[in-house]
Amino acid sequence: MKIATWNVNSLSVRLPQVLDWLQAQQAEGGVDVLALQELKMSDDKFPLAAFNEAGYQAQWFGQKTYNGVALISRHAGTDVVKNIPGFADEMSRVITATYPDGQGGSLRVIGAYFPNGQAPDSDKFVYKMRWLTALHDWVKQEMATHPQLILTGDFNITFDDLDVWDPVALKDTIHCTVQERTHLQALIDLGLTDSFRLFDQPEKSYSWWDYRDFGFRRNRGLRIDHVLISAALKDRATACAVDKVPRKNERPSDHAPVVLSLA
DNA sequence: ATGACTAAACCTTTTAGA
Repeated sequence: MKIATWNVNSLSVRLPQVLDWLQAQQAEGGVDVLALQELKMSDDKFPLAAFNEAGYQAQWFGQKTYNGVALISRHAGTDVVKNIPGFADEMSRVITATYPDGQGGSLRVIGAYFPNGQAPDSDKFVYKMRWLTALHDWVKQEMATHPQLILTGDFNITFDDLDVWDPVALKDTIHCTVQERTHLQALIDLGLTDSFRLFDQPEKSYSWWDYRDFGFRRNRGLRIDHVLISAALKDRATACAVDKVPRKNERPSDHAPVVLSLA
């Protein structure tokens, strides 16, 4: 089965591309769960009918103009939770649901749009740090009851220099600071694995490229979209890859999908 | 160049993204 994440930067604009992409994946077995970020639409605008017609179920948590997340799936998600319980937040950033794991068990999927943080000296960075602490507690709680768990989405954090097109110029800038990476490591320390690095990857693999200055053509990007898996899923992982094809579309999102394959 | 490009809204200008 396949689990994917994609920051679409407006689902209104990108809906045809998402449907096309899901259709294209059918040739290789199809995507079971697709986590979307930056819907940029209120709940009443969510295009449920279009996904249903394509054969998919959906759970969503929208917000006008900014943020917004969804889980698109073959089977209906259950035990849906929106945002982080106990953490008051104006923004719609997290959606969690349970799915069949294809082997008679269940798979808990947390789809998240991590705060950008803007700059290390900004109020938004302070919020990012608070949000990361709250997320850590939520993931820890969920892992206690769901051995097969996936934390995926737009993390807005790079792991290390390998994830950065110019690590010297971008040292200590947003997405690359020690503080952000310490929080990311804390999530790993809960018992999660960066599935992407379980496999050989092309050099300079990224999941986001700036729209400006031919960022994609020059491969000036960052790897900030991740699929983290719990220990119970590690042996089932057979591949993880960035799919750069949709980034070559006309009017693309600035992010590309990342796809995890499980046996 | 606190720029470049894209999207949304309070829309010919600002805010945010990363």
